[in-house]
Amino acid sequence: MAEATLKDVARAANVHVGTASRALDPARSHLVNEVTKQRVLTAATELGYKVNAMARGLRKGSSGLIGVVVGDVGNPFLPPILRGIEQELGPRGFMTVVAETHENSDVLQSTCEQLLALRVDAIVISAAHLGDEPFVTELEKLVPVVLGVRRVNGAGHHIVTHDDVLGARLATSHLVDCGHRQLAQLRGPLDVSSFSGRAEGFQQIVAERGCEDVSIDVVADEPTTAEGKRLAEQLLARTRNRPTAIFAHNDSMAVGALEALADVGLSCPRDVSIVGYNDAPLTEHLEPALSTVRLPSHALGRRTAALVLGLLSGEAEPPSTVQLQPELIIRGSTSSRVPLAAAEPAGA
Amino acid sequence: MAEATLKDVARAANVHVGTASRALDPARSHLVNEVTKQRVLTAATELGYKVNAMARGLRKGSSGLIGVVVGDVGNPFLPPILRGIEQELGPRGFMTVVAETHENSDVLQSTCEQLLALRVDAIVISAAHLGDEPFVTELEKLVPVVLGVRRVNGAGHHIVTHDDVLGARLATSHLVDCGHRQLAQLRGPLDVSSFSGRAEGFQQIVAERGCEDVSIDVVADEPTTAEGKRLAEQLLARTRNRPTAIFAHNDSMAVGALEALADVGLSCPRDVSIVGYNDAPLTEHLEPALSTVRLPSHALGRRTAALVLGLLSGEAEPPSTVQLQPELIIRGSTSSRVPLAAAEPAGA
DNA sequence: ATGAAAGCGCTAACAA
DNA sequence: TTGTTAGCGCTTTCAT
Repeated sequence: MAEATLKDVARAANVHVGTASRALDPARSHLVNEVTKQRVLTAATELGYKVNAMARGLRKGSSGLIGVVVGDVGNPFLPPILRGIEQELGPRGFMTVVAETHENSDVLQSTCEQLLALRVDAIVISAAHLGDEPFVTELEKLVPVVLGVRRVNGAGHHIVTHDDVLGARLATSHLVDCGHRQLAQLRGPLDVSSFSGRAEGFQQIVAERGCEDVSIDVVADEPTTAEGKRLAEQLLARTRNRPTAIFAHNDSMAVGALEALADVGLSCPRDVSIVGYNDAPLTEHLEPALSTVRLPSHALGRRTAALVLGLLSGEAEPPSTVQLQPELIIRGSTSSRVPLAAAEPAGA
Repeated sequence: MAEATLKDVARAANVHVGTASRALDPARSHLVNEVTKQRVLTAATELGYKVNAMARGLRKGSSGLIGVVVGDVGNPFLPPILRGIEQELGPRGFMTVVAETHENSDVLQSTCEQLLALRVDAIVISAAHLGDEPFVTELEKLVPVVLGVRRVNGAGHHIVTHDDVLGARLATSHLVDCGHRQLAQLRGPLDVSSFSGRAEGFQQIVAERGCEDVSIDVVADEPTTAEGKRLAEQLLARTRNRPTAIFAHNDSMAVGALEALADVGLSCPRDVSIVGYNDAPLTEHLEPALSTVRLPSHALGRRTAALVLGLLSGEAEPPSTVQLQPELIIRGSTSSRVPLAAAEPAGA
């Protein structure tokens, strides 16, 4: 199991380590005689030589590792983002180290410490909560940081996200266009920029279009199906101010709302229309198929990686916010049919 | 951005690096005077000292990194596995490096090379295809390897998986118990042990229970919804030998089958029953809710990590196969109603 | 209990 | 074109 070292290769090729090192590095191999080079390459292959990334990193002062900190790999929008990041970074010789925080700020911090110990060349954080701003600001003094998907408060950061306010506006407008006047939103934790942005977009449209916001004040602790259901149940239990349309901050909660509806014998979209967010797998196969907002996840990953590369290139990148556009996907869970409970006083 | 080194800490604490090193290592800090130790600890904190993992790894000859190679992070059974692995490994001071292969054996190999260059202490592979056996065997000579979820041919490996044959037997038995006699399976790529195991389990039950296997010979190139639909369409287009029950090798294909059914105006489970595999998110919210087989993903991750730890402990672990049990989840997509097309000659 | 020094494997600056 | 050497930051053995 003892790995061959450069010294072994050099000995086998009958050259000195310096030469072997040069021959093996594409960027410098032109400095070495073609014949010698072949000899080294052959020896390396025969010995199964693999450069020791730790030794190299130690010497070069850079590890070639990029840390990626996410909240939860199970989150449906993450895989395409991770893929996008890797697609951009891999060919440049970087490797990504993915770590999860489970939405816990303490874990975020200790994870970043670990990544710092590894001497990652940059850190991508897509697990930020709004309150993590001070920490992020500190971190930025130690290593290039890019915030993916979620922002933190304050300026001066490098951010690649998509427009949550717009996404919510799209979704809510669609609901209003369908003729709904009493709307409610199912909110995710507002200390996450994605959800606070969505909340804002929803409220903007409700105000602009002169509709009524009948949301309950409660915010889901976790934006899960169970929570969405619980919240929706409260909404539906009302005798007045019952919404005819619901905007859920993500698909899981939308599914919960769907369940709550079915439980009390109401139909979607006939009685209540529902829009989700994220376009998670299988949402299009639900009954009814879920109208939702789709993030440009893959592009988001690539842009994030591109920004990392920019920061690493040495040229001073000024703080910036890249904001991609989400897309409304209209499916079966929204319709313009005016529901019974909301019928105007004088029959339509 | 220049990180503090141990030398800096030593200087600040007015001791020599060796002492600083000892003071900072919980395992050796008892060798150092309590007062000195506090002085070092304080200095370290003030300077924001973080050990350089590359330097330490280089010196110690081990990186504290565990490579985890997966096919596709988007695969629904993976997140719980990754979580299980991390839960077991994290507290032991290991960090995991996750890499994707996109089901490509060449990528698997180059990924492992990269991990070897990083000098990971062990590699977990859950992206193996049956044909990767020679490569895995070579790899095992260089680094401890644990195969998670998927096996490869041959003996001598360390494997933690679940019983695909049993899972398929459970699913198929359930279908037969429901009264079905003409069954078909939707196969995933048979060069993956999960799918070949499921294929085998299905065939065993069909034979044991004297049923008819009316599967088509084709195997899905990729086990996706689109492929599942395509395969199911062929099945349903038949005028004779049309199955009354379908066992899909995963939930995606099952959903495809559901779609195909709807497209030709057939109903599930009235006309055709369907069972999937994996219990992916949202499958329980489909219409009908999908009967499926659930892997003990989280436990699988923990056991995998435990085995890694075992291999790392130095005591020679003999090759072994840990096989956890899957669980059949019966929901709405399977029923005992004998479908029209399969009604016995003489009316019920 | 602490200091001194070697060396992990590699790259880069300098010499020849 | 190739050889030589210092040193990246750390742990560890051997002195003291």
